[in-house]
Amino acid sequence: MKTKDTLLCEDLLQKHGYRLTLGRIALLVFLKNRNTPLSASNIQKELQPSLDKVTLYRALEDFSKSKIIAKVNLQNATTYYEFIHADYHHHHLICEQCGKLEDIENCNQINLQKEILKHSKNFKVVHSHSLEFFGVCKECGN
Amino acid sequence: MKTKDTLLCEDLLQKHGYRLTLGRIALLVFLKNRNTPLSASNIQKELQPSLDKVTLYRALEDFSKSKIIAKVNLQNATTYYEFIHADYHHHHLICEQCGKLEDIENCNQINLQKEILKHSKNFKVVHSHSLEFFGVCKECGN
DNA sequence: TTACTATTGCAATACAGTTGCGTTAGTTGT
DNA sequence: ACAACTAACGCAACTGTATTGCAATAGTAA
Repeated sequence: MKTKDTLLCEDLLQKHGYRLTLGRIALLVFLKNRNTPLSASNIQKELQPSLDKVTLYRALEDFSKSKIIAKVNLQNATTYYEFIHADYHHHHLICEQCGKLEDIENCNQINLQKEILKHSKNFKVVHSHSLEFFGVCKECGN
Repeated sequence: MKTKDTLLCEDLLQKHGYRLTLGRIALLVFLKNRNTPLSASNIQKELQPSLDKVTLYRALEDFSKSKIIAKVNLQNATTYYEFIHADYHHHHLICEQCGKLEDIENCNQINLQKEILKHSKNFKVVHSHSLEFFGVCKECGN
């Protein structure tokens, strides 16, 4: 019996023209459930069935181009990946000291992107944006 | 005879407690003049006198912690570094196809960060933020 | 069932960034 | 001007992230 999440992810994959392979379904369900930015190596360690590093990177790149997942940068050398919930646009607040991460729901996405486009001379479309805040959390800042 | 830029950069370095070494002065003047996000390898190729890779990374990390320069992420595996002009807070608009980069002056930095803090349960301070927009430029989008 | 090709896994490689350590060269005090 | 202190430097070696080429595997559609 397939879970609701599995069905939803399969649907998402199909809509974007991907094949329903065990690996990609498991990856997407995993990202959806964890619901936080994860690095490729995080994912590789925890994901079952385990995927080869290369397979994983290729899937992440594909999904990211299809805007099924987002790339998140936390000012270090690693890219993190996060499932995109259509109804939950948010940003991140990262503690410079302990790395704690909090979601922030705030910006009016569409207006912000429209506004940006108005100010631009050379651009035709804005598809997405990435906004992260860096500071100190209450535990660290005492 | 020292240029105005050199004097300004030397002053900046001293204010932050750094020694006035040839390498660090040259690096900072270079970043100030280029005034666009550059990768460590970009910099290493173009900078005179040339710096060892390690020396370069250490200086970039130091300057970045002192908020003399900013780390910029363009959704790839590389970190870019950009001089921070105190009076010119801006963001970037990046073409997904050709990589063209445009500066966008828009956000009210202080208000945006204050606003974010209001919405947060766990954070005490917000020091900085990073905001990039991704889309298609006029040349590519036809 | 067959043909087509997206997806996978392995091996090798490229590239970004880091660590340890002995040396060099700014800076400060005399 | 000189000595003492230590930030900054350069080299070698290394770690970790991400990519490429290619042959094998497994969804999908006819």
